[in-house]
Amino acid sequence: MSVSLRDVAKTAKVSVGTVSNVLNRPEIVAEKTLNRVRETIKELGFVPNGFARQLRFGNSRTIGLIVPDVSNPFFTEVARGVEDGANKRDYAVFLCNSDESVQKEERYINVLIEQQVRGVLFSPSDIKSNRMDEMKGRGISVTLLDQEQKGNNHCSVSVDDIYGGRIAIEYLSELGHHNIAWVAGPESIPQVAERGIGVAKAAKAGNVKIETIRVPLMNSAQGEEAAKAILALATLPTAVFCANDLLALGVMRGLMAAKVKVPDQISILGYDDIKFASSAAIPLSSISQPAYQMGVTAADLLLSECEDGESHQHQQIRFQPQLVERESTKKR
Amino acid sequence: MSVSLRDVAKTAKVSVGTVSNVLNRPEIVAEKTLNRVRETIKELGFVPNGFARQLRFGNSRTIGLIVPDVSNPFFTEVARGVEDGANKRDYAVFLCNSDESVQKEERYINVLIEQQVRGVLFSPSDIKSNRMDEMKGRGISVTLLDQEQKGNNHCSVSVDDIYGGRIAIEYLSELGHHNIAWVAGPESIPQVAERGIGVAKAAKAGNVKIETIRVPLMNSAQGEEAAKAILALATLPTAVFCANDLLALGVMRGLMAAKVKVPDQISILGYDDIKFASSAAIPLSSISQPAYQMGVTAADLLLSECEDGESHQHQQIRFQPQLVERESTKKR
DNA sequence: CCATTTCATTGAATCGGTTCACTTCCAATA
DNA sequence: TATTGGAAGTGAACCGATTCAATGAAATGG
Repeated sequence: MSVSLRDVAKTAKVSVGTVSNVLNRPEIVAEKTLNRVRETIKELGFVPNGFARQLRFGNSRTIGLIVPDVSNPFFTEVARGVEDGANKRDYAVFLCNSDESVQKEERYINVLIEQQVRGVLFSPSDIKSNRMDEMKGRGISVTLLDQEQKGNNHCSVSVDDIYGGRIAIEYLSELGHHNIAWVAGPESIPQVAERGIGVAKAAKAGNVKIETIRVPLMNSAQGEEAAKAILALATLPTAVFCANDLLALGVMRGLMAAKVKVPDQISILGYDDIKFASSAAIPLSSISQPAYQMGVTAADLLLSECEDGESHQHQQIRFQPQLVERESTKKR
Repeated sequence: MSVSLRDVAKTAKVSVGTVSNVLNRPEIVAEKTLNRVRETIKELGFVPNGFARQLRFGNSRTIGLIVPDVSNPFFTEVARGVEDGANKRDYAVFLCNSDESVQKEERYINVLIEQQVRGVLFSPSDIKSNRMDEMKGRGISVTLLDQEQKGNNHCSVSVDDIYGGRIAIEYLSELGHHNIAWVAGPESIPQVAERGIGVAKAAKAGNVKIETIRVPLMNSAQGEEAAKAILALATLPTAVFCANDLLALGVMRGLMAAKVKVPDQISILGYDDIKFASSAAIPLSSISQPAYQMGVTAADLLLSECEDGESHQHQQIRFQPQLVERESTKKR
């Protein structure tokens, strides 16, 4: 069915080695032979079989990207960054969506090992360092994404969420808010926990009173629930800081439904700065993470590791989140 | 470095053929041997090398998915569907983001050919049937996504956008709206053009007056521009139908900023029913496309084609969009 | 004119999983 | 006891590109 290197060799009356050389080291082949072989290749429409090459080399030009949820705009942006970063170096990306299920995660890791990817960018829903070390042992480099690596076995690209929580409260405090509701997701999510630490720190330093409202999931429906909880508080806060933008959008809707004026009566601040933050009813102020840039950086880091080999030094890169001021926050 | 089938064979003191049989036809292996080999596999952490198998078979267990924009929630949902559909049959998916650039599209097609994917799901920004036929010639099946295939060379999965446009206007008309603004994207996008045809048809049948407002891009910023244009109309329409939800969200914001009450003064209807439609300031009514289901179906169709071979009959599947009523539309 | 170097080309071995013709072995039947 | 049958297991050959030691041929030098 498909034309093999051997067919080309036979037709051009040279050895298989020569054809291979024409493809990979044309400078060592005599010009006359070179032209003849090249013509034959074109004539027969020969395209080298990637498997055979990769079987020989033991590795491919693909990487895997495992994220907990592609439908979260934050990860979509990260994925775009990874893709562009990988493309620049001529690598292709397998995008795997773990849906926060450890089982799916496991399955994908197996697929990626089977596909002999060169490396994996991993944003684990649960820290499974055993699988990570296993991949390492199989010669597959791993870079942690959106989670800092404590040891020094892998590279990592993450965001300083403690800092993010801190600047959020500092900003609101500067606007004159001293009674703030903190709508937090599950403590088990490391990012949430860190943001909480930043919140607590800044609150202590700035003499701000924090009322924590914890919700089990970080979507907008839970945000509406949180709004009810806020309205039921003994003293109404003048500002709300949410663990992500989806929550913030829900809170906004909940408060507006209860005729609370945003931001006049209550300011709302989100986290992630997703695309839709700016197209909310009241454009949402948010703590922005450089999602795209993180993706590019992670791909770069991973592929450097793949290509440097032994000499590679693991790096932990932390990005600083940034405040993006829109219309949902206001001076008191 | 990595454990091969031969290593397993040696450790378990059986032949390579037996190990292969344990993996692929366990029913012909004696139970005692089966258990021993399986234990050894687990012990050594053996994972078969996909290349070698694929080299032998001549094809892989991967498919490609080329979409114009992963950050569009519609395509994200489609991608999830494709992923799940492919996983069910034990295939992995290469997700490629063409960013509506023909050049990137070409590059990705080359990568997919080199990776010897089994098939490709393609949502082209421009109809490039030559590349599609080329893939076909190389033994790679192609299924068109979100675009109907006119000939009968490939399968396709799409949505009846004419119908979608029609039911949108019919619904608004039933609510008592007879003066409607139609906020359309570029006519060059086939989906937009078809929705427009449906709009025109329904308008004629229902004696509805349509004011078309055309914008160059389909995002929320352009929606705000459209809102200005609507407010500048000689007679204010009582409803607005937008070519997608991002536009609708922008229009909503623009109108609300101008103190227009939604839906009391003007109803707004979107298209796509993206996740964020329900978390808008006023939850957005929208024409819903079964994005996830489309993805699953497309994957199924493609993989049937791959596995049936000669006997395969090309199919053109059209989904019917559906109205989702929320709070942004109201009886007049 | 022979020795040595340079340059071009060759083809068998290799990567690892699958296949299949072949061998063993044991029990059942004649 | 001899024959047959079937189940279980074996291992060389294969897929196709790459590599490298070996070979051959031409060019250079003494």
